[in-house]
Amino acid sequence: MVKARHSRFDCTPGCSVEAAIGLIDGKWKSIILWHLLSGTLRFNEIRRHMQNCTPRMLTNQLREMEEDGLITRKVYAQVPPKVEYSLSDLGRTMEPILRALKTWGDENIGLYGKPVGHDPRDTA
Amino acid sequence: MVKARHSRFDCTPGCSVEAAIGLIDGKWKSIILWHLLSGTLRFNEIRRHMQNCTPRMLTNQLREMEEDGLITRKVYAQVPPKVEYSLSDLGRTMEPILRALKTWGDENIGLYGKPVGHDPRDTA
DNA sequence: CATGACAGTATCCTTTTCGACACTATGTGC
DNA sequence: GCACATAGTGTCGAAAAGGATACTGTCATG
Repeated sequence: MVKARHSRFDCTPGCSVEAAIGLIDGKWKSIILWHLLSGTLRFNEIRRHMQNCTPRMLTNQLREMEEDGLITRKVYAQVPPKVEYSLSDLGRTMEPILRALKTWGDENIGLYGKPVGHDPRDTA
Repeated sequence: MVKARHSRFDCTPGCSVEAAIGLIDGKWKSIILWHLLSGTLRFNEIRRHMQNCTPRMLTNQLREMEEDGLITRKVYAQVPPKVEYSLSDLGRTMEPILRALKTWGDENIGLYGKPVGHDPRDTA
């Protein structure tokens, strides 16, 4: 999340857009949510989906999303530990956003993270 | 934007989601885009919509989005200067995303930037 | 002559985010 | 008795993002 953006969100009609984004930016959140759309996952299962995310970061992002009520965390009192993450009802309501992002990305983003037509290969 | 996230986006199916977000995070981008949906705006018109955005930040965000091809910048050789910003065709394709975010935000975000049901007034 | 509007720049500084790396506890399998 | 898997935590430091403030040049207006 890019800092606290506003303390209140009644300023202008655009603010709820920003507020919504505020919950899903952060370097890994959108990806985590995306993967959780397909079902419950354990901590290390998520890690394996995102090879270069350190456990510290993953914990961070998961905790923040849990606080925001987007995901739920279920701990099994076992050894070795087992913790399952899944979308909450609220989290599931984000599906349209995630899908819109995915669709747009698939259509408009090249393999290098820039919109097509602005492909760095052109100048590199 | 939260740093360069990946250099390539063919890693996992979730990456295009992240790539798409990468283009619209940054503290003011989503709001700017939202306002531009209603039509072309001049620099200071945008500023007036976002009272606590410094000119430096605004220039920053506008330049980045211009580089990403989301908006176009039209300079009129006049004095006093006149510069108009508007959505590019690519930018306009983001409308579904922006609307999804707006809808979700309106339905789920309280006045304090947290999802409803997690309202800080409960504890404050 | 001073002021204001316009669209920015320049410089400095603080805050936030992210990454590397090491480390925890416990039970199972070898 | 050693390593491995699980789900993390702790500390440190670098990099990036963002904020505050002052400044630019030109023309029109008062």
